[in-house]
Amino acid sequence: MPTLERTNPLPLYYQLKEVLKQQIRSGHLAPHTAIPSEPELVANYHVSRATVRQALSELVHEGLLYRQHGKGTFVCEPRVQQTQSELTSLTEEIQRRGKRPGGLLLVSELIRGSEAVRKQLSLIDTEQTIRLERLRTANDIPIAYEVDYLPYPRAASIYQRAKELSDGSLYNLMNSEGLNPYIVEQKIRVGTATVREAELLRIPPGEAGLHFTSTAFHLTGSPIEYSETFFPGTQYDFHVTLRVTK
Amino acid sequence: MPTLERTNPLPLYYQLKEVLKQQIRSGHLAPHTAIPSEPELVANYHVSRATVRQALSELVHEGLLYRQHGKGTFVCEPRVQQTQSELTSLTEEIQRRGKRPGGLLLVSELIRGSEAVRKQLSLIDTEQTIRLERLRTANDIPIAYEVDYLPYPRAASIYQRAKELSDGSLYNLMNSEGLNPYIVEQKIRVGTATVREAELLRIPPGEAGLHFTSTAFHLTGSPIEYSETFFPGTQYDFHVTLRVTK
DNA sequence: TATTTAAAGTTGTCTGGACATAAGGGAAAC
DNA sequence: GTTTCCCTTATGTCCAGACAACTTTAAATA
Repeated sequence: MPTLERTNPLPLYYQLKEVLKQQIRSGHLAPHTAIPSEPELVANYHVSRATVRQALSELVHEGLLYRQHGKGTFVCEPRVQQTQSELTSLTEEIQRRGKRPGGLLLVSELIRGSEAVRKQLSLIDTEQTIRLERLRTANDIPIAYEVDYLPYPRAASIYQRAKELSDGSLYNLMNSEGLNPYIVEQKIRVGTATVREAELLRIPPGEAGLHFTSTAFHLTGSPIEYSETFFPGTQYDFHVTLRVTK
Repeated sequence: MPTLERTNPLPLYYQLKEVLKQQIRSGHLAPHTAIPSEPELVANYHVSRATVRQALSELVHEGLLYRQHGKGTFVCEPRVQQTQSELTSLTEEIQRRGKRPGGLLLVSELIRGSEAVRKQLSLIDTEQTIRLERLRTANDIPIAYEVDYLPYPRAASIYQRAKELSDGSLYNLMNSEGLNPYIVEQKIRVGTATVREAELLRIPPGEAGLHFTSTAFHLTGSPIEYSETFFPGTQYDFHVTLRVTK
C-alpha cells in the first residue's frame, strides 16, 4: 500500500485522491465493488476522516465513485469518455484526433461591434470590440471558419499578440494573459455556408454544416469572448457530456 | 439577517446555502463584491467553520461564488443560462419554450439489437434489447424522430409501461423506475433525413438536420439507455454549457 | 419457525480547534 | 519618497471527536 508523504507540498487529500484514482484505473478496485470504508482509509493512510472525505467527495464529483448511505462507497463503471463536460478547445480536439492544428488570421480589427455582440460581452458605452476572423485548419486543410469577439480594453494584450494565433489556439493565448475561460456556453444549430465561407472552406455555397455560437466566461462570471464558428458538412462531430445537477 | 433552524430536518450547511443563494439572486449581494468572510459567517449564523465551508464550496461548484486565496469569497456575475450542463430531457426543453410536448409510440419491440447497440449498453450474451421508435411532437407538430434502446432484463418495467410514453418523457418514466439518468454523453453531427424520417416528419427526403446519438448512464456508471434522434432543419438549436475540470 | 430487537458498520452532519499560505496595509528602515 | 518588513485578515489544509441516519447481520424473542 502506497504511503502519503507529509513532506510533499501537495495536500494529503490530493495525494490520497491520486492513489485511489490510480487503483481504480489499474483495476485494483473493480467497478461496482466497495472501496475501503472511511475508518479503514483513516487507519491505512494515517490521516483524519475529514481528509479522507475531501478526497472521496472530489472523486464522487468527478464521477469515479458513488456513495450509498449506510452501505459504503463504490467504484463507478468506466465510461468511454471519462471527462465530464470538459472544456476543450478546437485546437485540442484536432490534436486529440492525431492531426496538426493550424489557423490563418484573415482579419484583426478594432470596431464598435453590433448590439448583439456588445450585449454578449456586456460592454459599456466607451468600450470597443476586438474582432478576429480566422480560418481553422487540420493538417493544413480548412475545417472551420471562425469569428471571435473580445472586449477591448480588457483583452488589449490579445489584440497585440493576435499574430501568434497562426498556429496556436485563442484559448491558450487567453490563458497566458489571465483571461482563462472557465465556463463556456454554446448554441449549436444546422446552418448553411455563406458565399464567403464556402470560398474559404472550398465547399459548394449553401452546403449545410454546424453553426456554433459560443460565449466564454471568466471564473468571475464576466464574459471574455464571444465567437461564431461554422463547420461544414459532416466532417465534424461534437461531443458533450451532461450531468444532473443535484 | 435570517437564522438557521436547528430543528429543521434540512442540514445547516444546506440552509445556509439557500440563504446565500437567495441574497445573491435578490441582489443583496452584488456581483464581484465580497460576501462576509468565513469567520464572520460563523459568528453570524452560529455554526462551525466546516459547515460554512461546505455551503460555500457547493456554491462555488455551482458557479455562484468564486474564491481568492487570501482575499475573500466573491459573487459571480450572473450568466444568461445559470445552469451548467444541466441534464434536461427534450420534454423539458419543449416545455421551457412554452409548448406542449407529446409523443407517438410507433414501435415497441424486444430484439437482440445490433452489435453497436449491444456494445453501447454493455449487454452480455443472454440479454436482449428493448427498442422504442418514437415521433416527438411540440403542440402536436412533429419535431424529431427518435429510436431508443434499453437493456432488457434491467429495464423490463419500461417495456411494460411503454404506452405511457405517448405524452410523458422516457426520462421521467426511467426515473420512476429507479433507472435515473445521471450522466449523458451525446454526439452531435449534421445528417440528412431518411425516406422514413422525411415521411414521418413531413419534410423533403434528404433534408439536413441534427443527428444526435446519446448514451445515458446510471449513478453507478452503468449504461441504461442509448438513443438516436434526428431533428430536421433549423427548427432546433441545442444549448450546452461546458466547464473546466480543475 | 418467524418475527422483532439489538448491535455493528457505514456514510452524513457538525463541532472547535490548529497551523499553513496568500494578500494587503501600514510602520519602520533606508 | 521608496523600499522593506511585520502584522492583520482572508482562505486552504488538517486534526480528533461526536452524534445522526441508514443498512445489514445476528441475536433475542414470540
